Order: sequence, then C-alpha cells, then structure tokens
Amino acid sequence: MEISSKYSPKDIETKWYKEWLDNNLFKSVPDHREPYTIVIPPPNVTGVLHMGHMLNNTIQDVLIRRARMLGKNACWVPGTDHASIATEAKVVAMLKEKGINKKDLTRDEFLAYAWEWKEKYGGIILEQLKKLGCSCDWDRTRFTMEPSLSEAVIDVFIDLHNKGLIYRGSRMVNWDPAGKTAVSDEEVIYKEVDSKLYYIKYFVPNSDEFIMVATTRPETLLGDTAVCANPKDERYKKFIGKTVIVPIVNREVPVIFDEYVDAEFGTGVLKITPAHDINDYNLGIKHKVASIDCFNEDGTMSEAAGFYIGQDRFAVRKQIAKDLAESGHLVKEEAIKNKVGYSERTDAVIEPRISKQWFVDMKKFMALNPEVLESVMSDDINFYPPKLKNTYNHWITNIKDWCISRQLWWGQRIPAWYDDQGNTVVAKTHEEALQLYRKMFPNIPPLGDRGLLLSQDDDVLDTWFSSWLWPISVFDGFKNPENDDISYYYPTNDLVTAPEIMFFWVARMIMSGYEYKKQKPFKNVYYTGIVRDKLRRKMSKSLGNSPDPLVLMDEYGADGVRMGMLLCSPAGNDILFDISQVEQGRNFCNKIWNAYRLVMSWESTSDASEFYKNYSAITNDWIESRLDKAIQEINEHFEKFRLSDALMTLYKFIWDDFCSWYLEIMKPPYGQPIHELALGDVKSIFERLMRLLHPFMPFISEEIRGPLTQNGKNGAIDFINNTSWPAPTQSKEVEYENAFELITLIRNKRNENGISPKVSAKICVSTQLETRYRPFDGIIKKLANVESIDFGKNDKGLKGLVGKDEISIEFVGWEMKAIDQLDLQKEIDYLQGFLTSVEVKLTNEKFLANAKPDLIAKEQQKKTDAESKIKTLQKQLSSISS
RNA sequence: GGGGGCUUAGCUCAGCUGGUUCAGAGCAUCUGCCUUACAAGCAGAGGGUCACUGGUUCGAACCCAGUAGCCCCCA
Repeated sequence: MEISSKYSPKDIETKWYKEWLDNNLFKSVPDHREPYTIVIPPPNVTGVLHMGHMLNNTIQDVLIRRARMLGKNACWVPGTDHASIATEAKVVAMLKEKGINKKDLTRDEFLAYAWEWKEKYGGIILEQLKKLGCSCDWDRTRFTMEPSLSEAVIDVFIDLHNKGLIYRGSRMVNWDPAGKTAVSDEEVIYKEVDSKLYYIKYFVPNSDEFIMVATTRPETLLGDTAVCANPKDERYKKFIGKTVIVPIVNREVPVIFDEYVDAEFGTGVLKITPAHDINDYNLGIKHKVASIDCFNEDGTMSEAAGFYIGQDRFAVRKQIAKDLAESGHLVKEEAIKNKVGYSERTDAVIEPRISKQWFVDMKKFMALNPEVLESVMSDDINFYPPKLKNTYNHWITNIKDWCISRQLWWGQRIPAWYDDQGNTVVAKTHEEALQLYRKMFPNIPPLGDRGLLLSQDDDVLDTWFSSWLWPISVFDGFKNPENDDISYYYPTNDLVTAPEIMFFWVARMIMSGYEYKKQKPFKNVYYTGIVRDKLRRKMSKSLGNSPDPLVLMDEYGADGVRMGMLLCSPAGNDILFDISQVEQGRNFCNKIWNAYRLVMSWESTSDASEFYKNYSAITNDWIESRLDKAIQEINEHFEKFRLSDALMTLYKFIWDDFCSWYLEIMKPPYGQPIHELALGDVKSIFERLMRLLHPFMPFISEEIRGPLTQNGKNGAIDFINNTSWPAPTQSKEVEYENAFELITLIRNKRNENGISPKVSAKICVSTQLETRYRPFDGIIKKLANVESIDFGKNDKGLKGLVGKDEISIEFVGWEMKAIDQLDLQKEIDYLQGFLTSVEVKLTNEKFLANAKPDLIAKEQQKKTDAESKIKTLQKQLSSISS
C-alpha cells in the first residue's frame, strides 16, 4: 500500500464530516444516560468566523466529544443571534448600496429585507463551524428571533413588567448617533484620544468681567444652562449670585457652586449642559437648572440649539471654535488626552442623551434572586479561572439598571401600548392590550369613540434580552416548562465564552436561570481569553491582523488549526496567536501520519524472533504503564479544564514515548516481518492513542484508527465517537529508567566526541543491580548501536554514570584522544556542592525538629547517594590521571 | 478616581497545601546527522539573581509589606 509521506488533511476532513453527519453521530435525545449539555454562545447571524470563534468552538468541541466518549449523552446546541444593532446596520448599508434609504421604508418593508438578508447569509457561520469539525446537534439549531424564542422574550418582558421589575423612564442613556439608538453601558468602549481643551470667556452682563471655562466640547455650549465652580475656590467667590452670558446664543445663565468641580482641572469652572453630559445632568437636577437638548438623534444640531442647525457635531466643534476666536471669546486651545466613549457596534462617538427608555430594575431583581451572586461566590457555579469571580462580584454588587430598549426595527418589538394621552399598557397583542386598557382606565371614554387605537412602542428589545434566556429557550423551557428536553438537559454543564461578555451575557443567564428555573443555567464557565496577535493587539477586521480561519484550515488542516488554538491557551489567558503554533499542529499531524505509515507497512509473521521472545513482554509492560500514567494525567488536566496541558501531555506521549522509544524498539529490521502478536500490541496502543486524541483532532484520529482495528464489523464503520475514552489498564510497573538513561548516555558520548551513529560500541556496566539492565540488553543494543554489554569493572573507554552505576563505553575502531577529565571534575564539584547543602540541612537541629520524618529520611538518602556517586567519580578520575 | 490581576529561560506559559543544590514544558536557538516512517524529521546540547527591596520561617518562586513596570474591568 502506497501512502504519501505528507499528510494531506483536505479530503479526509470533508469525507469524515459527511460520514459523521450521515450517521447522526451528534444527535442527542433524552435517555437513561447522564446528560452533558453545552449551549453554544450564538454567533451573530450575519457574522463570519473569526479567530475568537475558532478558539471558543474548538474548546467546546473538545469537551463535548470527550463527554460523548465518557458515555454521557452529550448535546451541543448550536444557533445564531439576531444581533439587532449589527445586523440592522448591515442591512441599512446593503440597502444604501441599492439606493434605498431606510427612512423611505415602512417597518414591515424593512423587516422583509432584513429577513431576506438573514436567510441568505445567516447560515454561513454555522457552515464554517462544520469545517472546524464542531459536533453540534444541528437538528437543534436555534435562532434568537425565531417565533418561539421571540415569544419567550415577549412573555418574559410582560412577566417582569407585571412583577414590577421593568419600568419606563427618562434617563440619560448612551446614545449611538450612527445606529440612532440607545446602547447599554456595556456596549460603550472608552478609548483614550487626543483632544483639545478650549478656554472660553463667559462675560458677566454689561461688564468686562468674565469667567473662563475650559471644555473639550465647545459645541455643547449651545445647550449650556449654567456654569459651575467649586465653592471653596477663592478665585470665583466674587461671582456668587451673579450670572454670565453664554457666547453665541447670548443666553444669561446662573453661576452655581458645587463640590463636584475639580478646582485643579482646566480653569476650575465647568459649563453645565444637563442634556449632554451625565455629570452635568446630575448637577442640573441637584441645582434645578434647565436642560436644553441641542442635538438631533443623528448627532446634528437641533432646532433647540438655535445655531448651526442641521450641521454635524464635529463640524460644529471646529466652526464654533473659529467663531469664538473671531468674537474674542476663545482664549486658547490646549492639547490634552481624554477618554471618549465609542459604540461597540458602530464605533461612533457616544452622545449622552436624555430619552425615554425601558429599564430592568436590577436592584429589585437582585433582591429577589440573591443566588445570582451567591452561586458564583460559593462555587456552585465554577468560574475558570476563578480569579474572575472578583470581577463578577464587583459588577453585581454595583449593578445598574439595565436599559433594554433599542431604537431599531430588527428585534423583538416591545409589547407596550400607548394611547394618545401617554397611558401605557403592556400586553402581548393589540387585542389583549385593548382589554387590559379598558380594565385599567375605565374612566377614559372607549377608544373607538375617540377614533383612536392604541399604538405599539416603536422600539425593539436589546439583543441580550433574548440571549439571556438562551439556555432555557433553546429547549422550549418557557412555553413548555416541563417538557422532556428542558427537564433532561437543564441545567447545562459547561459554558465556554469570552470574559468580555461576562456582564452582557453570563451574568444575565444566571439571572434568568434563577428567576425562571429556580436553578443555575450551567455548572462551569470556562472563560477563553481574547485572541491577540504577537504584538498583543486584539485581532480585528479593521486592523487586518487576523488570518482568515478558512484559509488557515485550508492550508494547515482543521486538526492542525485546532491544535494551534489549543496550545498555550490556559483558561482566562489571552492567547497570542502565532502561526508557528498552527505549524506545530500540522507537524504533529504529519508525525502521527508517518507513524501510521510505518505500522501499516509492516508485514506480520507467526514466527517469533529472538528479539520478540525476549523483549516484547517487557516493552509492552513498559508502554502500558507509561500510557496509564499519561491517561491519568490527561484526566486530571481535564478535570481542571486545563485543556492545553492535557493536549501537551498527549503530544509528548505520542511523540516521545510512542514514536521515539516504543516504535523504535518494536520496529523490525528493514525488510523483515514483525511477529503478529507484537503488531497487535503496537496497534492496540496506537488505537487507544487515537481515541485519546480524538476530542482534540477528530479528523486524523478517525482516519487512522479504523485501519488499526481489524474488527471492522461487516464494513460498518466503527466511529471513535461511539467508542469509549481509554481507561488505565493497571499494568505492571517496569523499572526502565536506568536502561533508558544508559541509551541516552551512549548516544550522548557519541555526539560529544563526533562519533558516527554507525560506529558500534562495547559497554561495560558496573552495578550492584544487574536486573536493572539485563532485561533490556537487546533493546539497549538496538537503540544505541551496542554490540556487547558486559557487567563488572573495566578501565577502558569513555566513562559515564547512570545513577550510581559506572559505565565504560568503547567505540569500536575509535581511538580515544582526549580524556573527559574536566567533565568528571565538574560533576564532582557539583555533587560536592549538593552534598554540602544536604548536610547543612541535616545538621540543622531546627530542621530535624520541625520537618516531617519522611522528608528527613529523603534527605538522608540524598546524602548517601551523593557520597557514593562522588566516590565512584573520584575513582574514575584517579584511574585516568594515573 | 475605584476595583482586580500580572511580572519565572529569546517567546508563550506550568510550578497544586512553603521542603529534591536558585526551578519545569513547548516553541525558538546551537551542534551533528538526508540513519529507507517522518528534514513538517532524527540524536544531542546550551539557556533563568523566579521584577526590585525588606520581613516571617529551620527552609520562600510560593506567605506578608513596600517599590517599579505592565494589563484588564468599572466610573
């Protein structure tokens, strides 16, 4: 059989994914087994796969595949998120290209376009996840805006409203002038930018006296309704009770005083624009000054501003500076750095704005659901890494009300209904709203008589107001709270997500879980870190520093990319993506592939060779016991969610123990067959390794494992997915270390002295325990090119130590030139130092008094060992120098 | 401004309740090899005042305090 020496993943991956789907391997229905559930963090429906998804979903797939092999009924629910702002922005942009303006469309027309868009592009990201090998139960694919999930959202809104947990109020919100919507605090990103501080004179009426104000936002001056200084600030005491004139608009406003003002910053005087700054807003309320909203919803100047009407806020900033300079009001401009909030979705500068919005009263909510905090703090819900508990705690204890309305069309429309007098009812349909309205407002004449119907709120709900229900709604837990799925799969097991959405999503799912299921939504939260480039910059489309995942998988194989993502990604740490890690993954695939080629190339025989008779049993015991240890270690890593460590343990086992040692021992001489039982042993080990590898690298492991198992039952494929996770075999321990060290020693001496591996060696071992070597002598001969092994004293050849045993190595036909006297002396010095440190400990009475007895015994042992080693080395040294 | 975290080999990270000379891994580096599974490889090697200062202890990378630098979150 001719197999290529280079592994080519492409066809193999496509082939197996199709087989897996055709055989319904990822399907899950409730049964008697223990459930193991993961709900996917739903990617944006119009999104494309980025490196963060790759990391996140690889981890989920590793967990779910292993759970399946552990005999659990593993269910990974996929789906997508309707992502109000992002999707609406994309649809608006698409329409713009077609020459259609959103303003010219009715709500229904716009939504028709949006749905069309969703149908066209909505599945792309899920298809990409299949390329990565994700073993989701695709029949369960959900969408946050599909009818039943939307219904759940509306029902929850109504329910919370009825419980008094939702209210509508005028608040200062973060306004996104590009998206023309309010966004939550969590969606604002603060960036440090270079700004200018403008120094502007506000004159006292009919006087040359003025107050100087420093501001970074001169354009908001049109909405100024006061200026404010610190009452302790001596410089401004003379202005108590006075007024000043706001330039340009020539409005007379009071000078007020408040401790809030920092006398050190700028001139120590703040202009107060209650409509456009949260602090000014609070001061405005406190000092009862008026509020003038000088912006339109798109960030242009409003009628109320009185000047520059319709011009953009940033253009006005420049213009107003110019105009103020001309009129002599602008004294100077100063460069400063300040923090400015940007919209996460549109990257527009956020404009604080007062508007009517719907809120969830979080203080009340938390009072009703204290478990939201307790469950995490008491490790009922585990965070990996646990240090993020602190962040969670801090946020929850300082929680703010959640603004849930968005001025968009794409999303669940808020089920609130208004009459023409501002009376509000909350109900699912217009019909129900009318009924409720008549009940609530019996004294208002029937609407019909006034020729009016109730009108529904124009806004939709925040996307997170649907995703916070995800672990329940994907199992239809709202409509049918007792259905088989929700009873079986909820609470889910693990949630894998990024720390940046801890507040957006994780915390809120915990909230909805306790509110609606009286239970936590998941047991473990694994926070992945953010994928960054080597310069620690976040990978993003706009920076162009992110490789295209599909291209990567094409070049390196999905398995290689998966390994690249998993290497070096402990929970909670950012991963610094480097292509070399993916290369390492690809190289690993190739290594495995070649081991496979080797094993498959062996002809087998029933004739037992001498080597087989003498060494197969001990080799088998050795590799089995090593594998036991590796499996235990891997399992421990999994329990602690240390996936990269688990993979690394397996990587080292396959590469070093299996390939470099085991296969080299078992390899028959060129052209000769291997004993059939030995071949069986090799395949058995190899097969288990492929099972262990499967969660990490599902494709190559599946490809290779099949042919390694002879029991392909009547052509039916025996998928790894349906096999079990290998368990330790309780194999016999073998004392192999000395023999293996001896091999390394011989290779080392060859290397040091520039002797070709083809030159054979004769060695002589001086030991009290020949049994440490004898069972391995054929193996030693094979791996270190040794032609004879004797036991006893020998003065000839190069000297070395294995443990306390003295080794003499003669290379056949090689003249020993220099004596490694210096090396010997170096080693003696080292051991002498070591001995001294141990002796210091052992003569320290306090150590003897305080340390545990077994520790003292260990130190004793170290002492005697070191002493005897030194003796041996000194003897060698003297024999050389004599 | 408030809160949290980090600082261990060139890079990325381990180091579990303090106890194998001041310590490990992978990658990278160096040396020698195309030895018929694999050069995407083989056999070896080198490399660290565990940020700094002080304290607790018989004993500190690990515990405590301070200093410096970096990062994240919130305002």
